[in-house]
Amino acid sequence: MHKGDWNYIRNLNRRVILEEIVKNASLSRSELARITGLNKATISTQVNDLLEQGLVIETRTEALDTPGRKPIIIEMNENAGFTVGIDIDELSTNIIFCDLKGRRLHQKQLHLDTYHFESMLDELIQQLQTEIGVFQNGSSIPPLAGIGVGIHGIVNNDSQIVYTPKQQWVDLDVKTRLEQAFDAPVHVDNSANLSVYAEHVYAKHGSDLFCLTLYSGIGLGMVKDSVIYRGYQGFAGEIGHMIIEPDGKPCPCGNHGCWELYASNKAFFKLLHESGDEFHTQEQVSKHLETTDAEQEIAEYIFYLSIGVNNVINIFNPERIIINSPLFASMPELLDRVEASLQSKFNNYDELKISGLNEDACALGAAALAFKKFLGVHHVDHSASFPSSQ
Amino acid sequence: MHKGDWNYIRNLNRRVILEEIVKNASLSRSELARITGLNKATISTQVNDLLEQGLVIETRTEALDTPGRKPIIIEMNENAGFTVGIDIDELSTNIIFCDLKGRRLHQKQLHLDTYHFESMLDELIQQLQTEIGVFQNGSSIPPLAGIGVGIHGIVNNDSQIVYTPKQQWVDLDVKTRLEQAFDAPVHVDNSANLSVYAEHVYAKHGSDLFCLTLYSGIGLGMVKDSVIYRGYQGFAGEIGHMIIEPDGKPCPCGNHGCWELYASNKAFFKLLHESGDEFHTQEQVSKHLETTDAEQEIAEYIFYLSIGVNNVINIFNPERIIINSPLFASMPELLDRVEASLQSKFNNYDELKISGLNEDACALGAAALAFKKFLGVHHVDHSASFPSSQ
DNA sequence: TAATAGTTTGCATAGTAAACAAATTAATTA
DNA sequence: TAATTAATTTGTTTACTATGCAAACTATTA
Repeated sequence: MHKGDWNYIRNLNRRVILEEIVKNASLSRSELARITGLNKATISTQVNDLLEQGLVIETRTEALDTPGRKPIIIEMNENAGFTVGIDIDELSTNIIFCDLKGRRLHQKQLHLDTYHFESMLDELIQQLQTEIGVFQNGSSIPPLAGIGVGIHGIVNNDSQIVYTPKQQWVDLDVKTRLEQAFDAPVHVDNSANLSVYAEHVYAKHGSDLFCLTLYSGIGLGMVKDSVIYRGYQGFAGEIGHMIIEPDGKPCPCGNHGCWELYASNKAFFKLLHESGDEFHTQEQVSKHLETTDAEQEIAEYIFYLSIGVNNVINIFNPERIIINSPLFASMPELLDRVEASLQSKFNNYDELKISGLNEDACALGAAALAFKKFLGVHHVDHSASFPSSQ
Repeated sequence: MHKGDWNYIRNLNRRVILEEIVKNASLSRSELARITGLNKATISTQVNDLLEQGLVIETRTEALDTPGRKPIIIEMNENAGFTVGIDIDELSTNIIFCDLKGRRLHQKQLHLDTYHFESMLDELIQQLQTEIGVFQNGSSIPPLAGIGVGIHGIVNNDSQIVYTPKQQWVDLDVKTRLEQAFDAPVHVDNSANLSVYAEHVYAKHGSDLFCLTLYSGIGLGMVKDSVIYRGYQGFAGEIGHMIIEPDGKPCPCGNHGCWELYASNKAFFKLLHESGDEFHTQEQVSKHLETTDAEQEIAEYIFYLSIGVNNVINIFNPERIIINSPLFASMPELLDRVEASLQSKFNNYDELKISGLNEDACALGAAALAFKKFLGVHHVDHSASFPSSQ
C-alpha cells in the first residue's frame, strides 16, 4: 500500500481519464466529467496536459440536434505510437502491429528455427526491423510505443524466460536484447496469460475471465479485476499438469495422468491416430470428420475435457470461461456437449464460450500489454474496436 | 477505479498508518513517519485524529539507552472495542472473542441443533448475549466492534447463505438477524475463506497463501495480496468436488470421483472403517494408529491427497500452502510423505506446512474479518500476537 | 552539547464550486 | 423572412480549500 500525496492523486485521476478515453472511442470533456465524477475544471487541466504530451487529440463533431454548444471530441492520437505483439511458438512466430486504439494495423507470420535461441533472436530482430521500416515508411511517425512477447513456457515476474518444454529453453533473456535493438520497452509473459488478456481487452469487461488454450498442451490464463494472475513466481496456470487420471498415461513432467495427455488438441490428434489415421493440421482433421464418424474418439475427448473444465469451475467459480482451441473453432457444436457434461450441483459459472481470437490471441494480448504499460493505465478496454485486419 | 480527491488521499494515509499501528505492537510517531514515508507533520495530524476518535492511545516507554527525547508510543486502544468470531458447524459452534490487538480474550463452544435454522439462531443470539454480558461485566466498555460468522457452505458476496450441504440450508440470512440483535456490523463468509484469512492474519505476510481444510469435506481458501478470493458469486473454493478419479466413487454433487471422497478426513475414517474398525473422533484414530499398523490405508490416503495438492500447486504456483487437518495435526510426520509425492517438474511452491490454528482457524478468521471491516483497513497483520488463550 | 521526538508555520498543489464565456438550437417577434 | 431573445450545453477562469511537505522550532534526554 502506497502513501498518498498530491502526485499520487494526480496520476490516479490521469489514469482514470485515460482509461475512459481508451474505452469510449469519442468523448467530450463534459462527458468525461460526468463519467468520472471529477470536476469539469479538473478534466480540463488534465486533458490539456494530455494534449500537450500529444497522447490525445481534439476533433470536431457532426452537428447534433440538441441545443447548446457542440462538444469538442477527445480521442487517442494515433500518431503518438504503435505497439507490436509477438507470439514466439515452436514452429511459427506471429507478429501483430496495433495502433493506440487497439486496431490491428499489420500482421506477419515468421518461420524461425526456435531451437537455436540466439540465431532465432537475431533473425527475429532483423525481420522485425524490416517490418517496422516498411510500416513507418521512412519517417519515425508513429513511434514504437512498446513490444509485448508471448512465450510458450514459464516466464517469471521479471520478464525472464525460466523454462520452455518444447525448445528446452532455460533461463533466457529476450527482454534486454529486444530493448537494446528497438529502444522501446519490452514485456514478456506466458502465452496463456497473454491470450486471456487479449480476450479480456477485446471483450466486454466482467469481474473475472478464464481462458483455456488447447493446442499441443493446455494452458489456463486468469484475469481478475483486470489483473493477470501470475502466481508466486509466475508459474501459475500449469493446469495441463493437473492429474485427472491416477496411474494414467506417463507424462514428461514426472507424474501420471496429467490432463493435457487427454484433453489437449494434440491428445485428440493422437486419439484419432490410434484409431488408424494420422493428421498434422486442424484442416485435415476437420475434413476427415466431415466424412468419417469418430463418435467414440470425440466422446472420449469430451469426457476428459469436461472433467478438467468441471474442476476449473469448482475451484474458481468463474464468471466466464473461454475455450481457445482449433478443434472447437472448427466444430463449435462440441461446446454443447461439454456443457451437458458439467453435472455437478456446484458447477457455477455464467458463460462458457469459444474464443473469437484463436491463434492471434497471444500476439494481440502481447500488444495490449505493451499498450497498457505505455499509457500507464490499469485497465484496457478495447471492446469497441474488434481487432479485425481492417 | 475511483477518482482521487483530498478525502480519498486522507483516508488512504489514515489506512496506511493504522495498518502499521496494528502490525507493530508499539510505534512512535517518528517511526511511523520513517516506515510509511509520510511527513512527520502528516503523521502528527493523522495520529491526533485517531487519538481523538479513541482508536489509539499514547503510552510511555521504558528508558532507552540512546540520547534524545523518548518517543511516545502509539498503540491500539483495547477499550475501543472487541470482535466476535463465530464458526457455525453442524455439531458445534465455536465462539471466540478477540481484542483490537488480535489477542484471544474468551472462547466458548456451543452445541446447537443446527438443523432448525430459526431455533438455532434464537439460541445462538441468546447464548451470545449472555457471553457478551459476562465479558463486559455490566458496563459496555469495550463496545462490540463487529461480528464475523463462518458458514460451512456457500455464502455469496452479500453475506447471504446460499447453500450448506450438511444442514441443507438454502438462501438464509444470518447477517440481518444478528445485526438487529447486537447492533453491530456482521460479516458472513465461507469457513474455508475465513480459515485461510486467519492463517494470513496470524502468520508472516507473503504475497499469497492457500489453505486446505480437510475435515468432513475439503475446502480451499485463497488469499492474494491480503484479499480473499471469492469467485464470481462467492462460490470459489469448492475444490472438494474436483474430479481426480474418472468414473470413481459417486458423489452427492452428481459427479463421480470427487477429491473429497478420497482425501478428506472423513474419507480416511471410512478407509479405516472398511478395514474393520470404526472411529468417530480423531483421538480414537490417533490411539488406534499408535498400536496398529495401517500402512496400506495411509498410503492410499496420501496418494490421493497428494494428487489434489499437486493440482493446486500446478494451477496456482502458491507461495505457501497450509494444511488444516486433524489427522495432520496429530501426525505431522505425514507431511513429508505428501511432499515426497509431489514429483512433477512444474511443482513450484515455497512452503507446505501444517496449520497451527486447527479447529479455531475459522472463528479467528471471522473475528479478524470483523476487525478489518471495523478499522476500514485493507491489510491486517497480527503475526506479532499469536492468538493463544492468554 | 548532541541527538532524537514531536509541533508549528508557511507554502505548494491539485481538486472544487461557482461564475463566466462561448457556441449552438429553438422560440418569439418585427 | 430575418432579427432577436431565451435556453441549453460546453468549456474556462477565478477564488477557495484541504492536505501533504519542508523547514524551523520546541521539548526531552543521555
